Amino acid sequence: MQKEREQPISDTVIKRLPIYLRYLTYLERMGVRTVSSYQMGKELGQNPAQIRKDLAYFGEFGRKGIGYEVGYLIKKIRQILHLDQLIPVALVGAGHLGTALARYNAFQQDNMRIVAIFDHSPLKAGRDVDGLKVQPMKELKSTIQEKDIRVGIITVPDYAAQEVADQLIEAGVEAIMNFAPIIIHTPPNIRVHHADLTTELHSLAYYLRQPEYMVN
Amino acid sequence: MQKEREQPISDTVIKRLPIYLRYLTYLERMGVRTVSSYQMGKELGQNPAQIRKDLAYFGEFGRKGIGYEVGYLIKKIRQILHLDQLIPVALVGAGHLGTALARYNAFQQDNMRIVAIFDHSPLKAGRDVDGLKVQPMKELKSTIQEKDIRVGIITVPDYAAQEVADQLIEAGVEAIMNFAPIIIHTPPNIRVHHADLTTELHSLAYYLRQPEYMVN
DNA sequence: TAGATTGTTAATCGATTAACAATC
DNA sequence: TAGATTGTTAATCGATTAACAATC
Repeated sequence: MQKEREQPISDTVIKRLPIYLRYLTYLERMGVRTVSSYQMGKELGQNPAQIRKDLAYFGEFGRKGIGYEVGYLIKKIRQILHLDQLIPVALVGAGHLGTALARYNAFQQDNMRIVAIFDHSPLKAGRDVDGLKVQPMKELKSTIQEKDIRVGIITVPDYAAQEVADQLIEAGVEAIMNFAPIIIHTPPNIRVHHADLTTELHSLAYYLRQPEYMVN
Repeated sequence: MQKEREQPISDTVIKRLPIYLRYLTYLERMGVRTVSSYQMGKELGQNPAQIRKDLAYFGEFGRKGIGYEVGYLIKKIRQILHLDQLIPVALVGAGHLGTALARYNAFQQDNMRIVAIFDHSPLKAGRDVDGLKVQPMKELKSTIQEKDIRVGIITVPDYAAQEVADQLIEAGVEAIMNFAPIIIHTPPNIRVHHADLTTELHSLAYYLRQPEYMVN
């Protein structure tokens, strides 16, 4: 399914694959059978050569003169990302953002699914979020092991995030998606992606045109 | 406040500034007066030379042999990012995620503040979200102009996102933070950041170790 | 066939890091 | 002073893009 990997494929490449996948899924829904790197690039704002190169790391998926067969490419990218199997996910922090993600999740029919929700607060434990009972933190380890959960999502406040990460790792997760506004530290074999809503918003401000009276 | 800019500063640099700012704010709260690029790099997982270089694009903020004065550097980065002035923000889409962001917003005491919330659905119009009345879409343009809103946040479903972006731009916003799982297209003078929760999560799956029986 | 489009190499571009003189 | 640490240049590394033979 993948070329023998002498050298690991860069994270920049991996992060683009789900974007391709999403567009391809849209095309499939529209009944489109075939797509060129040029068309994909135009829609996604990317250089066609880059798209071809990204895909070529994993095999020869296209046909010269024709392009890529949409259904086949979807299948291949799913395999590469391991999205061809169900991936059970735990969410920690049943606040507004956590709840939003859990509910959002229900509408997505991809293979990453939140199957357990935890919260520190006794007030929240037992509450139902989208068909899942919020569990107390003390059940975290046992549930993660029973349900074979390998990915954790952190939506707790910043001061609690590192401790939660430690617990998730101790329980056996291999990858963490962190929404808390803090950089968490983990052993090198654990993969962490930071989804930093506030810093993204703050960097936007830089690009605002200054009102006249502000410029000197 | 900024060097004469012959060439624009790269987006990679700009996106790191809010991360520095956040850590510095934390240090200030802890009562720390001075910090070195080495210490910042260690905490944020970055090369100290990179941090020094990033800051040096905008001026000489440090002192040789000493490091950076925390309070002063905070002030400078805020100026660079235009966070020294209040930036009014509009949010479109009062669903779970939008509501979460609006509420989150209230707890943050930075200078980007959501001052208007819009939703397409008549069912949601008039509802109170964290002290703000949800307004119907037909009031979008007038409110944005009255309140001098220059940044928009999109938290509507994918199929509605492009249309909402068009309306925001037509009303006069200069920058958009898009949470809808779709790439939106805008004129070159409009800045768009995509916060792609699902694709980030999907790329995580790639790094999961394969169970033995899956490997061939 | 002629036109289209891939996979891939080479060229370019940009970002990161090492190194060090300047200096607190 | 001696040690620490900046600002900055040069070296390195990695990512993007252009170009084109292969081929459907």
